[in-house]
Amino acid sequence: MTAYDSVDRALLLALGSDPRATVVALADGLGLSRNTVQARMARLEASGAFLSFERSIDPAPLGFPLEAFISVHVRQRELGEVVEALRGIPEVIQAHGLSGSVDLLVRVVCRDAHDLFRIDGEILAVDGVERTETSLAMGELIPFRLGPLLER
Amino acid sequence: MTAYDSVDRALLLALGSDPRATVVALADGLGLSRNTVQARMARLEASGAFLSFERSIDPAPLGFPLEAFISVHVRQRELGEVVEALRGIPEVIQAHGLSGSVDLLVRVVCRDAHDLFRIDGEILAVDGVERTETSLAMGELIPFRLGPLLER
DNA sequence: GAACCGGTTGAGCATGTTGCTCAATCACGA
DNA sequence: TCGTGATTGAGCAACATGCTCAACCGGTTC
Repeated sequence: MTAYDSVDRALLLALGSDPRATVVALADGLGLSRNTVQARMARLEASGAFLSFERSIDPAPLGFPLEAFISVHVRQRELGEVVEALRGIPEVIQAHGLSGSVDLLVRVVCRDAHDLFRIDGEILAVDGVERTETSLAMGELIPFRLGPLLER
Repeated sequence: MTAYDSVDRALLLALGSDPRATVVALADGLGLSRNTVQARMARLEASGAFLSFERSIDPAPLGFPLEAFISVHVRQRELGEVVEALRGIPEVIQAHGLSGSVDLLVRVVCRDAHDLFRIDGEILAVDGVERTETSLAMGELIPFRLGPLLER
């Protein structure tokens, strides 16, 4: 995956403020030709710059208003199996491997506190999991953003 | 923001596997009329179901191959000011308020380990921040997903 | 300097898509 | 039974797409 150049960044920034913009509109707004924008978009898409669209879908209206981060300590050797098991829990919407004292940072959504308790139990029951620490997310105080980096 | 019904979920699922699908193609694939899909999309968009498109852009090609989670302990009273200050750091791409012993979970991207050290320093220097704990992300072992929840 | 290269540009064209409107239909609960 | 809201199929003008082509520009290489 090659690095973005200034044209790519401008394009991504424009897409950020209007994801449904047509190629023509983008070309217009950026002062580029339609052909160029089309070629760039194709290249960005081919290079995998666009991650899954699910990232841009709000989970709350699905009936999961609560979100939590669960730090999971794992027997190192069994990390692979643990991740596979977590993949089987639908409420697990993301998991990062971490350096340091915590092994996995698992992001879950749930219906309510009771539901969270149940999910935490499911994770604890996974073979290879030693301990978990749950923190309820009280809100996304800084929503995911790339703008400031794209603008440099 | 009202809840998704089964048609919304099917639509979002279809969009997940092909975000650039045209309304016609979606209607075709779901066995709905074009009009219905168009109306649903408009409603979803109006209700804010689509979060910022930036969430679906890969930050790595921007020149920030490393990602880290920084747990930030804050003097409670000054949480608002701290968040405002963090907003001023471009490498901070997301921050959640947390219940429990940690106050903020800050997600940052950086160029290398040295860069991470610098950013951590910037966060520590913010008035109201008491302590930070940095964990380097070793990979997104379960990429963000809503599929399993949408399919239920 | 000459030849080459990738990226960009403007043009053109057939085909498909959008945004919009309308009347008809359907399922639902009041 | 009536009313309501969602859905449907149809139609239409305006527009966007995917594609191709020749031309051009700034580099690099020989």
